[in-house]
Amino acid sequence: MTGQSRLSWTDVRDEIQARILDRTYAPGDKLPRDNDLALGLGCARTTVHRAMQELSRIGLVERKRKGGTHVRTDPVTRATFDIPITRREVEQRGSKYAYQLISSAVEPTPGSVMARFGTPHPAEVLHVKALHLSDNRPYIFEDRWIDTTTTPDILEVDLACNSANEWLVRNKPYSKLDVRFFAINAQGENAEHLSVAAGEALLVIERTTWIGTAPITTVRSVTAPGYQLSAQN
Amino acid sequence: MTGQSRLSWTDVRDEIQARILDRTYAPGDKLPRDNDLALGLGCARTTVHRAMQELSRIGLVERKRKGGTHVRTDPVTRATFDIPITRREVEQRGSKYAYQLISSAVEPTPGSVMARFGTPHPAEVLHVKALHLSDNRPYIFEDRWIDTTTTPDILEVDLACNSANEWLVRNKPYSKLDVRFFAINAQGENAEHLSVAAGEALLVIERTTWIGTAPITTVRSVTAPGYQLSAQN
DNA sequence: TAGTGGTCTAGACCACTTA
DNA sequence: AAGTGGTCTAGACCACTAC
Repeated sequence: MTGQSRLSWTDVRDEIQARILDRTYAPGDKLPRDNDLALGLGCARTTVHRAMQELSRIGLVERKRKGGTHVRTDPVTRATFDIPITRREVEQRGSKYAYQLISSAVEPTPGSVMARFGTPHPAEVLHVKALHLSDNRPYIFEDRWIDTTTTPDILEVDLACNSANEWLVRNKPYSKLDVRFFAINAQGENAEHLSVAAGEALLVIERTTWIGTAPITTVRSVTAPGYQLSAQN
Repeated sequence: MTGQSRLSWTDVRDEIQARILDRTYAPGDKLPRDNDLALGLGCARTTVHRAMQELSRIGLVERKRKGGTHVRTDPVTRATFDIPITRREVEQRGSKYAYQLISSAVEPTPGSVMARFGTPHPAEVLHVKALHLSDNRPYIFEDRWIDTTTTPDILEVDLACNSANEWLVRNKPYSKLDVRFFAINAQGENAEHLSVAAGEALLVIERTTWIGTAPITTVRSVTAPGYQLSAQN
């Protein structure tokens, strides 16, 4: 931003991306070798490499040793979503956040949860249902299962005051994550807790986390009508 | 994989991530300086830096000049979704893909589309409706608007044979993307084309792309019941 | 087997930011 | 003002793979 004399790798990334966008390098084309690009741009090969690494990660180009770098012909649309802690999400919009524990009980693991965890072994799990509110209106109904083998501490937590969501996020880092989005029709407890008519279309976010191969928690967050998830890249 | 003697930056990344997961470095903790870590691990500072850059990108740590590196206390759940070309998605599942053009016409830009594009200027747009099928069953109903100022070539394309989706992906790289997910109740043409009962909950993927600030296309993809989007990290 | 990307190192200097 | 991350460079060697 201050008129550097040297090119940073982000500059190089942007320059090459620009050339791809304006078709200087068209889809399928082979790009010059890193070395030649570096020469042409007046920087070190390392710098070009770092830029290329990024373009490759994004999916714009494909790199192969000896094969060189090619502009991808069928770029996938890749979008990164941040799923924040619900309290934050609400508060950042300037709304008032509230949380209600609905139920909490240790139960044997149902088959559906075992399937999500991907473990054949039934374990003791804590089943927690809770409601997140925004400006006193139902916002997200959360149906969560927590593996008490992996996370025995959760049994000591007063879930009436602390959302399991937040406690886990702060205390149980995970190494593997699975996220799914889909739509369901409101019915039964979903409709009841979210105070919507049965049949209403609701977006569901289902998340499961593991540490190593050991399951931590799986949660189904049923959002209020109108809820959107968005990402900008 | 071949028992290198030297540490690669991915090794360093994994090592530090492991330390964070096992609480050697707990949330909120300050990590050693890059230099010290490098010394301890027996590699160059550059290598540690590259690893840290990645952990920072993922959202596991936060770095500040002079402030040092800290383990984030409230990690966001971050998931990257690849939204493939529909044909690919279907074929990769081993199903038969088919495509039907429903309508295609140049129309003045409706307000809703201008809002999505974020442009105050009405432009000429091509309005395309199409249906993607998987094993002869409706899969995705796509309602698309293409800016003919940015993309005049689209008018020459035979959309009865080629899906606008694919043509655009192959021929119109974008520099900016907006993606939204939400749920709607099937009704009207959505219900009709997808052959579902009115009221059924459907997942909608809405995508808008720009090149620079110029809009290219915006598309609302209404998916068949049961459709899921998933990501694993 | 030669060419190309992948990575490391060591040293240097810059830029931000907090103490 | 000093400390810490951010980045560049130049050179070296490695590893994969297309030719």
